[in-house]
Amino acid sequence: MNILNHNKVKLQLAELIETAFKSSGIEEPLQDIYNAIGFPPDSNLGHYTFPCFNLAKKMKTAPNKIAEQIAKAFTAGDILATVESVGPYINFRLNSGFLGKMVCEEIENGALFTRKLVNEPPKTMIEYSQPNTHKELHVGHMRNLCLGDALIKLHRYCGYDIISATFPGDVGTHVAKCLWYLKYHNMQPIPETNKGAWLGTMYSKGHLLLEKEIGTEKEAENKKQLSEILTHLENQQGEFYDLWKQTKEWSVELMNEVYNWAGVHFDRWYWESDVDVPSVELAKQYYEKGLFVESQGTIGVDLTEYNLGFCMLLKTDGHGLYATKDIELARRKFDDFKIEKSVYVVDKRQAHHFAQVFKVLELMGYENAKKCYHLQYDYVELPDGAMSSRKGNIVPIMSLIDQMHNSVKKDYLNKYLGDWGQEEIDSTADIISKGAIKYGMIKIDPSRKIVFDMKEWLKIDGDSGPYLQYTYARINSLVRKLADEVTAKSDWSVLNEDIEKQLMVKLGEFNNQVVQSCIEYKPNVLCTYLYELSKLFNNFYNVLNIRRTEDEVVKSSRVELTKCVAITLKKGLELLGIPVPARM
RNA sequence: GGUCUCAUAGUUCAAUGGAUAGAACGGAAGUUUCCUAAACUUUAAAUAUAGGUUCGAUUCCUAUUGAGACCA
Repeated sequence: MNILNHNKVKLQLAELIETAFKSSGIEEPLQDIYNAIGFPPDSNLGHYTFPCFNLAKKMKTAPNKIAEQIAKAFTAGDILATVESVGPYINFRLNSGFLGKMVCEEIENGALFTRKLVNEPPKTMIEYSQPNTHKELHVGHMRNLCLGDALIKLHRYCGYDIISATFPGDVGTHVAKCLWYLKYHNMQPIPETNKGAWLGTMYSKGHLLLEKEIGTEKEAENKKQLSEILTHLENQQGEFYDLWKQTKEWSVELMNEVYNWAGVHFDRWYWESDVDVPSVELAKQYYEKGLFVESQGTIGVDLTEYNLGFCMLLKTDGHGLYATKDIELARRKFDDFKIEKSVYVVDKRQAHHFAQVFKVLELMGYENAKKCYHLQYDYVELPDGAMSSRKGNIVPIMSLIDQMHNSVKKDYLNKYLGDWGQEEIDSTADIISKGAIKYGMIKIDPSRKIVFDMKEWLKIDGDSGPYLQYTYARINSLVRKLADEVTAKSDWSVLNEDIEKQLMVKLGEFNNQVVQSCIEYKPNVLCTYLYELSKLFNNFYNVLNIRRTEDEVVKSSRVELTKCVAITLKKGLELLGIPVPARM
């Protein structure tokens, strides 16, 4: 897999530079030139820049000398407006006619968004969203969901054949604790709605009560009851197995509610209960083969020579662990879909776990082990520390969604009451909530933690999803209003204000940013780009009054440029899973 | 104890080894007879410390300090 030279503006510029070099007797590969082209720190210096440091090394000449000399070899023409050397840099300004043709036209006819960006992308599975049933979903799960969904969309845009998968945890001690409390201690009636969230509180209460009763005379009884529950679940029969099946559905309803809100879809649901028993069987087989060894009554693999410690796979009671299940699951993923790469979007606390799992797979002789990749993102915590369902200090996902929805209506949309229908107010609040929450989750580099503060989240200004949505909505209204006023045929070459050219250059960078977001697994890169694009547009909108533009051709062309910004914003937000409102 | 990650304005975040370290919020000062003020403009304010590699380091390496995570 490699990135193609898909940026036509840069490619043509690179060709011009190559020609200029040749005329000065310098042979430099086109690819190196293309890769070296960058942006000046200040747009006053130019649109693109070529630094001469590498060349200086080869030619053993000072870089500013080279820049000065080469700059003279260019002549202004259809493409280039000016070429200047500033110190060791050659700075280029491009003509708007060229930019319009290469960028804006392709945005309007859609060609820019269907270009081939990477060569032979591997068929990839991305696993994300691994919530536990019987616990409540919280804002930490939201980060995983938004990140994973954006990665799926970015990869598909870049031409990858992608399979999205989820791996919910529907077995284990947390389920037993939940059912235990539900059966033996709960006094509340089962609610009619929101059963999933309610079930989560049963788990928290169960866990806390069990902790509290450790060391008391009740401890032995509790252990006995929990053990009975686990036996029912394991044998797939009995009172608690039936209760498990019933309650699991409540959790799945909650998951689906969240997934519907987020607009995500999984091609494949892998349940932990599906791989539980087979994973134990697999471990036993490899124990018999001699690869897995016994240690203090447990069975596992000694990975100390790889600095990974001992990877336990079967406990003394013969039960498997997370690693056991992940080994079986990894195998299934490749078998089920013939994928060439397997990505796990899981928080970085699991780094050691996955390092062990991938190493064990490798030692098992599994070729595909090296095609597995753990995308480690940092988790979401509260201002006063980590969030955990065990402690019961979580911020539930639905609580964030509801509060955001109400806050958006109260602060911004209620002013339209009477003017807009209630339905549009609600649907717009929904769209803006998605913008605020998803953008907020994605705009931070995945490797950095997010400290979640509800008050801060509800303040939606500055670098935020709604800022981008507002920019889009305003363009939409503007274009609608000007539809009848614009009569002249547009012509890109009349757009000679610097801010207009800057916008065109920025638009032309769209695919570069998307590809970078995709291959580095950093959708925040695209967030930053879209934010910068919006800022640039708002500046343009403020400085040049489009409606009052006297020259009809310029006016018409400005409207077209404006449309290009809207199309690009919409497309970019779509890749982040964020919808746009018609007005707001 | 071992392994790993992180450290940038008051706060939250940016910055393919490259030009004068960018934003947002908060602070100060402005812009609505004008296309949506959820906007725009101006302004003060930062690379933890000490070395090293390099023509050039926020970025790479080493040590120190501080924060966090994982493993037993």
